Formats: sequence, C-alpha cells, structure tokens
Amino acid sequence: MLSERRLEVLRAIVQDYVGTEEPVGSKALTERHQLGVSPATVRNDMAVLEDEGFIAQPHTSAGRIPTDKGYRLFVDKLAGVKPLSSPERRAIQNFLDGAVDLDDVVGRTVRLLAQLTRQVAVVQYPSLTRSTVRHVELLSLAPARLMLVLITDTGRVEQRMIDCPAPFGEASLADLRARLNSRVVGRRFADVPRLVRELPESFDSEDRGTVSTVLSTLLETLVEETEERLMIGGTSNLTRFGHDFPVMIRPVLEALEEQVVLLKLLGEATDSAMTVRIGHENAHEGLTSTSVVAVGYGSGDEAVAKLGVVGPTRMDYPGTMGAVRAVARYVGQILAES
Amino acid sequence: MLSERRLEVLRAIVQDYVGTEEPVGSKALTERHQLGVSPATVRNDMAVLEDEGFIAQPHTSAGRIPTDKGYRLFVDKLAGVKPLSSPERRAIQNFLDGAVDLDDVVGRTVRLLAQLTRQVAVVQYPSLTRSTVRHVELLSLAPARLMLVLITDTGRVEQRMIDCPAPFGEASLADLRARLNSRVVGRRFADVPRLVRELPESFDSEDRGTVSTVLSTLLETLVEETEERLMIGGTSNLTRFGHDFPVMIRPVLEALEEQVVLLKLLGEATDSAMTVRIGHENAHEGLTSTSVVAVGYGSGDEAVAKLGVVGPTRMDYPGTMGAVRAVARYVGQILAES
DNA sequence: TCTGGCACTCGGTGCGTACGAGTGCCAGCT
DNA sequence: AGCTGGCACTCGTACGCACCGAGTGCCAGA
Repeated sequence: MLSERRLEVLRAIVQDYVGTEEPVGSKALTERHQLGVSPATVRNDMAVLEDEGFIAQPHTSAGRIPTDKGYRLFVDKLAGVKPLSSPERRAIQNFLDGAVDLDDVVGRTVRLLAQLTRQVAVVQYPSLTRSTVRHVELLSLAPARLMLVLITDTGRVEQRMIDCPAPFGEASLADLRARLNSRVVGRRFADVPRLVRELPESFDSEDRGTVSTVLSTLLETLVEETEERLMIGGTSNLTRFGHDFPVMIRPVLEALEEQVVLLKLLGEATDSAMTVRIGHENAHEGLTSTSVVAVGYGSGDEAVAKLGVVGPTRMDYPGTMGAVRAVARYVGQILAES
Repeated sequence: MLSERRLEVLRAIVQDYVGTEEPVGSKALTERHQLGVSPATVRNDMAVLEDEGFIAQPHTSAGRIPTDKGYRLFVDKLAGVKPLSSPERRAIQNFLDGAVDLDDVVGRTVRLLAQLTRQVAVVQYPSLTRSTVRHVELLSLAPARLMLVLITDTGRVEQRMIDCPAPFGEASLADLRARLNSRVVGRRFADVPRLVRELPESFDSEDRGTVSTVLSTLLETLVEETEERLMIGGTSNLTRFGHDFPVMIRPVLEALEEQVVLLKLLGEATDSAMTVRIGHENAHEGLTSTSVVAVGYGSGDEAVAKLGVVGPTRMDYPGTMGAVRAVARYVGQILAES
C-alpha cells in the first residue's frame, strides 16, 4: 500500500503535468508544492510509484508523467469533483433557457459543454427506449398514403411515410388514431408492441390490411429509431492536444465520426453514475490516448440519455467532471419543464 | 495574354503540385509531361507566370507552387469537370437509396461526399423558404396546451409547443386544423402569412385568442426555422492537409463549427450553378488556405439548398467538382421521389 | 527514514559544413 | 524571335559534433 505522502506526490505530479504538459521532475515538484521533504526523498517515492506503474519516464533522464493507471488512482482516490463557480452556473442556466426545441437544447448543450471544458463534447439525444409516447398522429396525404408522426415525452418527433394496401377513409383513420392513442399515450416504448397487438382484429376486413401496415411501421420506427442519434461539438479543441498532435488527432477525428463508436463510449456507463474511462480503458484503439467523462441525464430520476466529453488523458479531471455533472443536471431540468 | 504553352505549363504545375504536395521545378516538369521543350524554356515561361502572379516560390531556389490566382485560372480555363466513373455512380445511387427519412438522406449525403472527395463535406438541409407546406397538424396535449407540427414537401418536420390563453375544445381544434390546412397545403412558405391573416376573425370570440396564438406561433416557426440547419462530415480528412497542418487546421475547425460562417460559404453561390471559391476569395480569414466547391440541389428545377466540400486550395478541382455535381443530382432525385 | 552529495545519462540546442535542387542569365544556335 | 545548353549563384535541408543542463539513481551519513 502506498503511503500518504506518496499519494500526495502522485497528486502533485498529475496536477503539474496537466498544467504544464511537460514531464515533471523531483526538484520542480518540491518547489511548487509544500511536501515538506527534499527532492531526494521525492525521487525515492517516484521510483516506487514507477515500480507500481503509476508514473513513467518518456526517456531516461526526463521527468515523470502519469500513466493511465496513475490517472485512474488520481480520479478514484485523490480528486473530488470540482463544483462550478456560481457565475458559471448562472451562465449555464441562461444559455440553456433560450432553447426553443429539442434540437436546440441538444445543440446548445454541446456548445456549452465544449466551451466549459474546452474539449470535445458529445450529447446523445434522449433515447426512445426509455421514453414514453406523448402522441401518435396519422395524416392522410393521399387516398392510399399516410404519414405517421410519433411524438415522445422528451419532445422528439419521428415521422414515416406509409403506402397503404387499400384506400383508407377519413372515418377509419380517425377511429384508428383515437384507438391507437388511447392505448399507447403515456406508455413506454417497450410496452407498445404488446398493447397494440390485437388491434387489427377489431377493424373491418377491408381496413385490416392497412391497420396492420400502420402498426408494423410504428413498431419498425420504435426499433429503428432506438439506434440513437447524437451531436458533437468543440472539435477545434482537439488542436490543443499537445505537440505530437498530428499523429494523435487523426484517429480521434475518425472515431468521432463513427456514431457507433461514440454511442458505445457513452453507452457503457451504467445508469446515471458518472463514468470516467481513461486511455487504454477505452476499447477503441484510436482513443487510447484520450479519456472520456460521461454521465446520464434525464427529465426525471431515470437517465434517458448520456452526455460527456472526450479529451486527452492529460485533462483536468475534477474540473471536467464538475462541468459535465452540472450541465447534465441543468439539461435534465430543462427537459422536465418542457 | 499568355501563350498556349504557358497555359500548358501552368496546368502541368497545378496537376503536379496537387499530386505531390511539393513545389515543382522546371526539370521535373519536362520529365513528367510532354511539353516538347527544354527545362530552360520552361523556366522562362515560369518567370513570366510568376510576374503575372499565377505562381510563386516559397523560397528562392525552390520550385513553384500555384497562387490563388493560378488556381482560379486553372479552374476557369484549363480544367473541365471530371465525370464520375460508372461504378462510382452506381455506388452513389445504392448508398442514397437506402435512406428512410430526411435526416438520413442528409446524413448519408454528407458521408458520401466526404468519402468521394476525401474532404470535408457540408450539406444544408432543404431550406424552408422555398419549400411548400405538406401538412399542418395540431394536437391537444392538455386542455390549454397544443402542439403544432409542420411538415414540408421535402420531408422536414418542425414542432412547437403552444400554451393557449384559454381552453380550446376538440371541435374548435378540428375546425381550425381543417381550415388551416385547406388554406396552406401546397403553398409556399412565403405565401402563408398572407393566406392566414384574416382567419381569427371567423372564430368565436372566446377562441379567437387561441387561434391568434397558434397562427403567430406558426409564422414564428416559419421565420425562425428559415435560419438553416446543416450537417458536416469528413473532418478527419483535414489531417491530410499538409505538413504545416497544426497551424492551418485550427481556424478551419473553428470555422466549421460556426454554422453562420458555413451558411455564408454555401449561400453566396448564386442559384444552382456550381461555385468554386479559392483561398482568399473566401471572406472568412480562417479559410484563406482552403477552397470551397458548392452547388445547389433541389427536388425540382429550383435549388432548395446547397451542398459542397471544403478542402485545401491544393485540391483536385476537376474530380471534386465532378463528385459534388453528381451527388447533388442524385440527392435531388431522391428528394423528388419521396 | 530522510537528506545532501555525486557521478551518470541523454535529449535538446546551436553551429559549421556539405549537398543539391532549382533558379536566372547569357551566349549561341535555328 | 524564340529555343537551348551551360554556368554561377542561392538557400533550405541534412548531418555531424560538441555542449549544456535537467533529471536520475545510488550511497553514506544524520
């Protein structure tokens, strides 16, 4: 087990390295921090920390930099979550309050997060799986052509065209609309298939085909759109990555373009607890020198989606975690209100 | 006026430089192209081209590279638009045909363009101003709460919440919905304000307030959402920018995050003709070493939005223009079908 | 267990040299 | 008048080399 002071040394190394981007040596450490011991002692501690794999030297006779394992220890044991200043809180609220619709909320959130953390921000749209149905609308565009519009409690709207097997009268349409809504409004998406199963049977045989088509389109929409959408921003912050950045930045940009990868990144977080994945803890190999800080947000108690940031492993974890958590909270509030 | 051969030399310089990314010298030119003259002659021609401002040397005793003016001449006079190969055409069609909704069309288009040109792709959503109304839907969510859904002929859907000044009955709602639709369906957005102006007067005084609120929300939506949305992709292609790229890439990424800037970039193009803006021809100062190739696309004859790519001034203009034009055409077709 | 001292390592920097691609110019040829 | 070969010149890049200094590991002593 590491002594108190050694942990303190590790904390100091992480803090200095995050600040300066340069390997930190024993002398500099004792100068900038009140450790109460001499450089030589610190050197011994560093040797131990290196043996344990928490820090490493880029080359012999350079200072030390934290390893992924070192950051992990720092995040788990040494660092808290730094709360935002109250001007920052006010700024968040003002910025998010002006949003007019869901797209706008998500867009503003992305920009906000990117600005606060000075890193790449990723915000997932509220997921349909955990949402409930606010309304299902059916419109007749042509005699045998319908449009299905699905509205969720989080304000998301999905629409689909439907070509009917047979013309479908206004009366039947109104009937279907009413029955459909009475069954599914307020219910969770996951429950919808069960709730509408026997609906076609109660219609005239001539309409039954169309009703089935409509229902299967609805179910399809539920499934298809469960594949999540997300928005990213702040990519220009990648340029502050470091000196060796041309080689780093490429795979990161590529990873950021693949929604699947990003969704996995955010998605692995279990429920609403904040997740920090550091360096090689990320499965994707383009992201082995980045860290991801993600957290769920939602309109109620339960998380409906995730948001987070992607940055270099050398990041200000307490500050970033504070910003991510705060933004998630406010977005949750906004969604709950609307 | 430049002689035929001098133009030929310029073309050769542009082509070689685009290929190799390195300043091209007189000897290399005569080796790679059948100009039928000696390096010395080419040198003389180069001196003239340099005097006229079409090419420049990065340093004394280096080869020449084209200037913005040189690229301009190349694009205007020396280069055609290179048509795509038929496998490429087929790939485009296959790729775009699978799209399920407007978001999907735009998303696929962006990825396609980025992949074909290996550059950053920008696609503007079909603009509302030139669109027509396909349907307006009003839903009652609570006694005094409505949702307005606006559907355009290009498949775009906008929704807004409305808090009514007074409860609004189902009958009135159906009435308003019917009257509204009969007036505006199939009409252009620009005409809508005129068409609904005197609508409130025909309602009972108790409902008039709500009707006015609904209409003003509708008009607001038309105006607000006329500010265009767009999608970008292929940013990882920026890494192929060149050696000096850390300094170049930053402002470009920043510019790409500002929708306003991008919209201007695409927007200045007059109607549906293809526009190429080279280097300093771009107003934005972060983009002085990039070129923009943009073109309008639309479901009918008229362009409803723009799409294009952003890349280094040193790009393959004929190929890029060919890809951009082809993609625009196919997207237009897809939109017309849906 | 901490500290001061000391020898050692090695990456970064600055300088001088050599190299070579590329140019401009000029005299001569067609 | 226009093209070509030859030639001197420029200058950016690569290479070698020595030096400096930050940082380390180790050890003997408090």
